[in-house]
Formats: sequence, C-alpha cells, structure tokens
Amino acid sequence: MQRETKTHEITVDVVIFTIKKGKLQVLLVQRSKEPFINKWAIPGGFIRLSENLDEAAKRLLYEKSNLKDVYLEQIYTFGDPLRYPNSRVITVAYFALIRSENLVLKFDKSTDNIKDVSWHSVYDLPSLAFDHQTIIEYAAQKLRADLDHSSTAFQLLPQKFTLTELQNAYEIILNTTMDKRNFRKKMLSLDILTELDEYSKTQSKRPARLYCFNEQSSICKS
Amino acid sequence: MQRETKTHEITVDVVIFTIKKGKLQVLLVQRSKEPFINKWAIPGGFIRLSENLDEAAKRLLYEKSNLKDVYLEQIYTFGDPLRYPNSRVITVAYFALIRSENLVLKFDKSTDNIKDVSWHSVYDLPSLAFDHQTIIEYAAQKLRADLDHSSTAFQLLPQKFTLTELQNAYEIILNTTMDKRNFRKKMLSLDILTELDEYSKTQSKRPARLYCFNEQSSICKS
DNA sequence: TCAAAAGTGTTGTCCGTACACCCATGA
DNA sequence: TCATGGGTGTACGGACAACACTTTTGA
Repeated sequence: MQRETKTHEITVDVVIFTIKKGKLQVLLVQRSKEPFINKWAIPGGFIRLSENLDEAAKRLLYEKSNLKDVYLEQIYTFGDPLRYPNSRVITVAYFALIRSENLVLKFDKSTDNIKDVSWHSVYDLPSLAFDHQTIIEYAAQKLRADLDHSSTAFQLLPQKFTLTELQNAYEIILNTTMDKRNFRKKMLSLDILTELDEYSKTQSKRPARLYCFNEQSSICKS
Repeated sequence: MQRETKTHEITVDVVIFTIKKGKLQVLLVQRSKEPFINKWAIPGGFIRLSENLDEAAKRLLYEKSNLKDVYLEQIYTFGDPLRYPNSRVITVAYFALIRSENLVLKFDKSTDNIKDVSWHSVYDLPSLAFDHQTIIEYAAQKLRADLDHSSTAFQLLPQKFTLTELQNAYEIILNTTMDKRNFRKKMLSLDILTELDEYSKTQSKRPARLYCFNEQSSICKS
C-alpha cells in the first residue's frame, strides 16, 4: 500500500449476506497483511475507471463468490479520515444477498492477500478490521428495513420454497418470532406468490406446498 | 481542472432544500465555466483530507449559506463513469434542510467559478449540469420518505410555528393535501410538540396557537 | 399409533380516513 | 357584520395481533 497521503482513494466494500444453518451470516475474508493482519474484513476493492459503482460491487462479488445476477444494494458511504490507517480511503458500502446453496467460494491467496474466507453469524462476529463492524451493522439494519417494502427476502431463498421456509427467513433476519397464521395470511394477501402443484419431499413429516415469487407478476418457471 | 484521467476524484454535493413562497425549493448555482457553462448545478466541492464526509458537507453548506447547525443527511453516492465529462468524479450526495428566513447567500464569484446563485422550485427546475437532476430527484424522494419517521419537517420551520404552518410544510413536501382534523390529531398524539401560551400575530384574522418541537422531550425555550 | 410439521378462522383493537360546522379576530 | 383562517369530534373500515386445534405423512 505504497501511496502518498495527498489523495483520497475510493473503494467498494460488499457485505455478502446469506442464510445458512438457520442464521444470518456474512462472508468475511481474513487479511494476510498489514494493516489489520489476521483480522477479518468484508470483501472489497478498488473501482475501475470504466465501471460504475454497482458494476464494481458486482465484479467484486463475482470475484469472491463466482455468482452473477445477485441482488445488490448500496448502503452508505463511509469516509472518516481515520477509518483507514496511514491513508485516506473512502468506501461505498453495498450489501448482497445470495442463496448459500449456490455458492462456490473462490479466492486466490496470492493475488488477494487473503488468508482465509468464511461465513460468520452476524450475531457472533470475530474482531473486524477497519470500521467493518459498523458497516455490517448498517447493512443489517438496512436489510431489515427493506424486508417489508420489497422482494428482498426471496433473494435468500431457493426459487421454490415453502411458507415455513419464508417465515424462517423473516424470523432469522429480524431476529424475532412471528405467528404462523398471521404470517401466511399476510403473505398470501400480497399477491406476490404463486402456489405450485408441488410439495417439498424433505425430511419433514408432512410435505409442504411449494411457492415461488412472482416478480412483476410473471409466472414462475416450473 | 487539470488532471490526468487515471484517478478518481471524489466530491460532496449538497441539495439544499427550503420552503419559500409556499414551494419546496433547492439552492442552485450557475456555472461560469466549462463543462456545463451557464447551466445550473447543486453546490459541491472536494473533500479535505482532514474532514469526514459529513464535515465536508457541513463546510460546503457554510460556505454557500453561512449557516451552521443545519440538518444534513447522506442520500446516495453517484459514480457513473460518464457523469462527469473528461474525468472520473464520484460524488457523495447530501441533502440539507434550512429555514429560508435565516439565509444569507454568500458566494465569491472569483473563487467559486459561480455566476449566480438562486432558489428554484423542485417542480420547475432549469436545465441542470451533470446528473444533478437525478440527484435532486433522489433527494426529494428521500426527504419525503423521511417525513413520517423523524423530526425532519421541523427543520424547515421556525422554532415556533402554528399547526397550519406545519401542515403546509407537509403538504408542500409531499405535494398533496391533507385533512386538517386528522393531521392535527395525528401530530398531537405523537407527543413531540409542546403547546405554547403564545399566538401568531400575523396577517391572519384569528391568531393561531404556536407550538414548538421537543427534540428528545426537552422543553422548548420560550 | 405416534411424532412432527402443515395447515386453517375468528375476534378485538388500533389506526387511518372521511366528513362539516362553530369560533375568534381584524377590518 | 363580514370575511378569513382557527379550531374541534364521530363513525366506518382495514390492517394487525392474539389465540388452538385438526390434518397429513413417515417411521
């Protein structure tokens, strides 16, 4: 990180959320060099001159997770002069939502200066580099605020899901519990779900009906 | 603006809102040089290495309006590679709310490269430089979204105000009309207003009771 | 036949909305 | 005395919250 302290640098950092093992988790990378060697951090990187901020976030996400077509949202821009030691780095924070089933972690230790990559529950984070603790808190707060007003939760579920799975996602994100009947009534009244003629054949006792999410009232593919 | 195109630059732009003549207005500056000579723009500028983003916005606001202690909120960060001709400038947009009564416009034509400064209704904007039209739309949208959830509207009113003035502010910002009885009932039920033993002595016929806003339930100074 | 999760309705409360008239004052 | 804006209450409907039992299946 040789640089003079005369200029600002600007990065994009991406808080990657998934639901895994019944918990809301974020993808963290462990740094293999100073500053904050061995500390965990959210993935990020510099913005190329040719790309806009969303594209930069998308590229970083692809580099880490191999995933495209992921839900991404800008959260906030952090620019405290002291957030980065020995240089001025302003970062535009994003969050991404991915279905953990799809994920193939992909990282290159030599070029990325990363020692390890893994998931961590948002309620049990290791010691984090920079102001990344704050960024994750902002991200989680925005994710929760988004839940009501959009199609956010579906981004974390497989294409076909049961109402119980959907409710679990809400409960995990909001860290609360909800009444089953009220939840179903509400969801079904929103006209955003298509009832499929398929049932889950999982470990449970009674098979549950599967639904899919209609974005823009298009019919889900069966 | 001598620079190479190899680096990003980062600025803060501030959409300054006020209510004036019954309209929601923004402060715009007319550019006296290229690019976009003669076009109007929202005030902005570079971030100093020693200041964080909020401080930069605060300073820019002070330089333009002479006001301190103003309500400021980060909106969004815009970074399209083409938003600025011939260079890459990423901007962190803020909005500010000020009481127009207090305002003394202050600008220095020679150093600011500004030809003129004036207020414009958000519904009747001149042709704007860069992507500033988009930024103002984002700002107005966020301002409207904030109205319910916080003390936002009070930032645009004098310390003591009548319920009709408050309602007018809401109506102007949301570009709608509201029922007087319902509005008053709602506002009074929120426990955020202190009823004063004072009445407006303005042009109107019957004097109206004045209220003030209790931030954190502190008593307004009389 | 049992265990485990799926599925299903009703009731009360609260909040938002619609709606019209009298009051106090200055000119 | 009149014109102008200030000030007030009620009734309806929709949304949300609380609450418990039956059904279906696999083991």
